[in-house]
Amino acid sequence: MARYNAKESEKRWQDVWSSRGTFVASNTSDKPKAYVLEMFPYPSGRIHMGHVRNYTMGDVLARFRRAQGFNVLHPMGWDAFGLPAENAARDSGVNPREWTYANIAAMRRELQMMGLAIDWSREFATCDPEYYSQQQKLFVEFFKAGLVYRAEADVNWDPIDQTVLANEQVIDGKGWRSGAPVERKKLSQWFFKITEFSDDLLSALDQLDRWPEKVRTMQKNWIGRSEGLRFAFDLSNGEKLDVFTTRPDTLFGASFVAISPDHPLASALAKSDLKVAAFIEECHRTGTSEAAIETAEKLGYDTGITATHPFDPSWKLPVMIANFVLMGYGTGAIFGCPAHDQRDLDFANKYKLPVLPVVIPEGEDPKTFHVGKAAYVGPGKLANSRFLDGLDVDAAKNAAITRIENDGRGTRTVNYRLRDWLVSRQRPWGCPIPMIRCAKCGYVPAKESDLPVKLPDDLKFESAGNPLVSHPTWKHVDCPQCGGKAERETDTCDTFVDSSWYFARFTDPKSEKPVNAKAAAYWLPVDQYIGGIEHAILHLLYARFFTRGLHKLGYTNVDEPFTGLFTQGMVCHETYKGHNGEWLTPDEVEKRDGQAYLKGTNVKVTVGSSEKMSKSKKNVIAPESIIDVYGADTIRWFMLSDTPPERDIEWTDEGASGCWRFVQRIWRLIDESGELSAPGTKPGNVEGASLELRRATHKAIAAVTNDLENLRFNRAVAQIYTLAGAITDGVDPAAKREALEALTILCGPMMPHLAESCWECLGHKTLLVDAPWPKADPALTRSDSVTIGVQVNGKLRGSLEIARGSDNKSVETAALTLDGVVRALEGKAPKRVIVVPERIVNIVA
RNA sequence: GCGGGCGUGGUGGAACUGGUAGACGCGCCAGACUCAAAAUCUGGUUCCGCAAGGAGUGUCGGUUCGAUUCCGACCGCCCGCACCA
Repeated sequence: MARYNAKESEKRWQDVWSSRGTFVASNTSDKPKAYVLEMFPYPSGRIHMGHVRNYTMGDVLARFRRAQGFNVLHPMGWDAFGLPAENAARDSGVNPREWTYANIAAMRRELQMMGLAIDWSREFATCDPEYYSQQQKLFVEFFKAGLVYRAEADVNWDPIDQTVLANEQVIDGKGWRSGAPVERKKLSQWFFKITEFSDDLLSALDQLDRWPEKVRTMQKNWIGRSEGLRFAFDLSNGEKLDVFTTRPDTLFGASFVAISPDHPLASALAKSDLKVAAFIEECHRTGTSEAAIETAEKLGYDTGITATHPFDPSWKLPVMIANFVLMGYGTGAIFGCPAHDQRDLDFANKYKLPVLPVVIPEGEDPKTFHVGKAAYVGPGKLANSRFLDGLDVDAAKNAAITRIENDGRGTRTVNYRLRDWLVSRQRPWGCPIPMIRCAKCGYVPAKESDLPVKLPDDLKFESAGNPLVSHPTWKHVDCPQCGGKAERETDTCDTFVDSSWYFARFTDPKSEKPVNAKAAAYWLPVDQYIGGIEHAILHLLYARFFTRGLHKLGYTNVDEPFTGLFTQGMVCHETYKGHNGEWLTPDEVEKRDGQAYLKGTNVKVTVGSSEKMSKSKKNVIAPESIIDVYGADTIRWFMLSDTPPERDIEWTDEGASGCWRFVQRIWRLIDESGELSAPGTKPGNVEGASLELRRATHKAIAAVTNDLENLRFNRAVAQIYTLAGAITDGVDPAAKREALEALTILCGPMMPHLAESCWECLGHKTLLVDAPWPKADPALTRSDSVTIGVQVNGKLRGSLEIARGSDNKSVETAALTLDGVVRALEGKAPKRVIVVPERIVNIVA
């Protein structure tokens, strides 16, 4: 008997799979297809436990589908553009390209050590010119299709990363990477017209029934659809002012009109009026963080301009500049109805504006109904509203809109919160935007024959700003249209563009076209996508947009990239602090007698809460260190055990050694299995312990299959433990073989190397990865008899072993004679006996 | 504030459409093997109680023959969004 040598075995099987091309996917097959994808990593240089968890889950599914007879696509690539490479270049003088490819090589090696069933022949990095040149083609095609435009806009500027950011990349007013408060700047930038699909991106969410509800809700809120009315006020200065409202029913309760401090009208007034300029300045100082908004006072400035009420030419409303009106939503201007909107009410109370209720809740008298500090936003009947009087809210909305439309003042509108996606980045390590600016022709796309617009190799990072701008030759080109002197766009694409279509490229990564429509038609959509919840909006929304763009251009026939989405939890670990409050790494700490000490000393260490593994808290465990000691199967098993995959998992040494012990236990079970039948023999009719084992085997097959189908890895693991525990000596050799083979196959997706070794040990000449998934025999997954509980008044008083299909009367009779039942009844006659067949008996006394 | 989720032993967590709460793992305890240790194996492990029995899934209430599961209120924790007109 020999211990299982994970190191040797894992290397050996990885070599076998690789040399046979086991996981190379074919684009033509009679089998049903399964596209399993995990979010591809940024090549930081080392894999972390989060990657291990993510890729293990995807791998289990890919291997499971393969065994089930699917043609599986399970590729891997690298999200390889981005700032860390530039930072490395600036700090250590390395070339960002070389730095990135060295990291990729290191991480590829680590991923391969995990034994992932990946088709490495399809691997690419987004910084490969072969990839980004295709992206440039797409950019030009999107441009020609009207999905890309350049516009001047108020944009978010990250002062640390020295670039603009998309709205989605600003979290609590701060840059998503740098954490620096973003500044507003007016700049001319490139946009993707994601709003072209606002309505579709929203309504299609309902069909994504294999997405987490949470992600769908977040996207719904981000897109933010609201129905209402857009109309124009006539202003006393002769201009018109557009406003958007969802409450046109409350127009007769209006007491002011307010515009955003960033509204063009406010800017225009500021030019000639210092007080307006000072007020706008003051609004900008308040900040946009959530805390600032929470406590911010409503600020207003009366412009002296008045607006004419749309239903009454003699009614004039003051036009105010108000800090709570956002330029980024609707038209940046509103009418204020204090009685029925809390913000308007707070504002009106501060500036002594009238508060006139026009929606009266049921049971209240319009003459006496009063709105104090809380605006009334509920249902009711209209009052004080002339032609709307007596209508309920919805009818009044319609009536008001109809009147406005008939007067030609406005239209019924659906307004979205979603803005177009700003994709220009003032960074050099990204996909160059393939546009050329000519003084005569304006912006002209680079010719397809001139693609790729390659990045120069000699980028200099010493000085601030974008090195593509300061590069001596790179940007100087001739205009593709007139041939005159022109300049390249020096901005690059947001790296989220790179990840918005990579899944489509995987279907044929060598294609001359961005996407091979035939390959995409075969493989897309991705059947199961797995990754972190942090991409709930950003990446997943952009990918949904891009897929619609690809559809529009004829590259695919689907709109949704991912039919199944799973968001896995994070990997956590205890934190440790020394006596000076400094963070300590797990290797600096040892535990004795339930107490933590600084390793090799008696200095006590404070054990803190379990947190997401991070460099800053030093609670990181390097996956490779675990693979070195225990092997890949152990770390994979750990990631799948105990904790449901969507929740955060805590890494513990005890858990890891427990997994390792189980690896050894399985190996011993097989290696020391004693007498077995020859491979391929089926068990005959057996009984007693052998039959029990067969039942346990088939129950496990059924349960594990169902659990893997539903990504309930932790339950599948528990089922496998149960089966392992049920395997005993002294049974029929064929029944035992059946159990051991099932155990091996069921372990296969999760611990593929161990399973392959076991399969070999069981005498098979073929590979386990080529073995089909077993089918549970329904006759064996149910026992002939069941043990049911017997309750008296809902309290358990005994149990009864009955044959399946026993009639209720005999079950009742048997139940009434149980000792515990007789005692509990104390001689009283039962009032009622409820028998739920094969489940429970409850006696009501 | 709005939206979503969660609360079960020492611990991670099981429990199908309401039907014997605590599967399985970790930890712990005891025993076997061993000169000893490691490894392994066997048994035990919700709490109170010697036992019979009692209590028990955040709290309080409801529906039900029966509630971790359904309903209401409350408490606590987590996540997302946030002056969205």
